[in-house]
Amino acid sequence: MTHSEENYLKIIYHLSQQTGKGVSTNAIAGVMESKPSSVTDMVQKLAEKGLVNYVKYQGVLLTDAGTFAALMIVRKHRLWELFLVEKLDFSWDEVHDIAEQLEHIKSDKLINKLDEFLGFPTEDPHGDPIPDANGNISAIEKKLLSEIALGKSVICVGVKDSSAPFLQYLDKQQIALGATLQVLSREDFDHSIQLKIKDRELTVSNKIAANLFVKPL
Amino acid sequence: MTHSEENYLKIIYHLSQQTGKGVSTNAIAGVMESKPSSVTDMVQKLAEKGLVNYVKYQGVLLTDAGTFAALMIVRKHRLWELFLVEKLDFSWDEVHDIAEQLEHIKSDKLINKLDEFLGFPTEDPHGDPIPDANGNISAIEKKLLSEIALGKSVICVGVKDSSAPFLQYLDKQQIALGATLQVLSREDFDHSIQLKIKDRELTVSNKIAANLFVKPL
DNA sequence: AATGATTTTTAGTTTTGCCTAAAATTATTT
DNA sequence: AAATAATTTTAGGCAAAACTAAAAATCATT
Repeated sequence: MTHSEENYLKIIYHLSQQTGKGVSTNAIAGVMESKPSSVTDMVQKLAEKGLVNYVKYQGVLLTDAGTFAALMIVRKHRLWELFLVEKLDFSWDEVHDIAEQLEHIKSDKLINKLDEFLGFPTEDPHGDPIPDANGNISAIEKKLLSEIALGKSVICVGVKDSSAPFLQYLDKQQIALGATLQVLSREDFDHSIQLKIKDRELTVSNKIAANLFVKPL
Repeated sequence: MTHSEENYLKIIYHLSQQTGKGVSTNAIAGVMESKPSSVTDMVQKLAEKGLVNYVKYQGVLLTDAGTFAALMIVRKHRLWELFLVEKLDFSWDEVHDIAEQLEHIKSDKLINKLDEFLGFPTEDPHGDPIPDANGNISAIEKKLLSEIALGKSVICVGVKDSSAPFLQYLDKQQIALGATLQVLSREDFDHSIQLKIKDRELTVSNKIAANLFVKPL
């Protein structure tokens, strides 16, 4: 499987997780920063290889084989991200681009040894679950902070957007995974939220709250 | 710089180290397992980029820029090999192919953090020197076992051939880097060598002796 | 120095992955 | 339901990196 094919599978996996249905060539092209016509080419190739089901004009879905391949790429990406943070002392906003490269290294033995070296972790630095060697992935219970009722206390368990600016904002506000938050009030006008974190009060915009995963206490 | 360009630079570097002069397209094609005509194409491209000096029909040599680029690739290859052996518990005959992939990961920060994580090592698992971040590489004093005079004692410091079969042979005979060997005698007919290692006597062929680097005690 | 053998380059092709432009299909709106 | 808009596919092309076959240059040998 080529580098490029792997990227397509990974993106189709993520997009179909989000929407739950067939993925459009347009959507793929958007994420890949390429053109829909290029996507059509590749998708036809993946269909010939039995990695996706594809009906003209109706989007793509991964087959079982395609899903497994995608999960193995996600596994590699997330294990490498954790390695970078845990062992090489990177911060969580720096690891994505490097893991995008490392995820294409081909060696089952390597990734399984890395898994062992890291102590068979179940989550990456952004709180996303790490598939095991058989492709099993555990979905943890999580809601967006923006959906939490007033007064409730929650624990930060992940981020929806893992772009560097958002992660750096969280660092600046000392909102780390595992931190406890209490929702104090919500502004009707802009849906911003006042919350308490470590005896500190903080107001965050709806956009922030809609990108932070939390777990009820 | 592409994956392929990096491979060419690395191979040109190794070949010119061995021979000391201009590298022929044929020699490069041999190592790359490709055709001389393909090499000509790439070499012309590298010359345009200022990475090699190339005169038709007269072979290639790296420029300063090309040498530095090659050294950075060698650095990455050897640091990753050491990582695999030291941290992930690979044996020295398993790491080459994986390091061939890892050496193309592009991130200065990654390789420098890895260097630090490994304690700024100076040699890889095969005894080859690791260039530092500035491209400095220390040549250690070493001779081939086949060139050692009778009676002398030496320490194993590296291998010339680092193919899996040779490394596995050394493992089987318990000849590891750092081991002390004494040359007892040499057979005139086939230049095989009798040696003493850890109170054990052992006969090795000339081919073995000509691929094992040692340092006089 | 000439001839034959070897090496190297050139020229033209293939494959992969992308592109643009145009055609076809599907979706939306009046 | 027709017209318009948006999406998606097809067709044709390009650049990278490889190839084959043929031409050119160099080397080796007499």
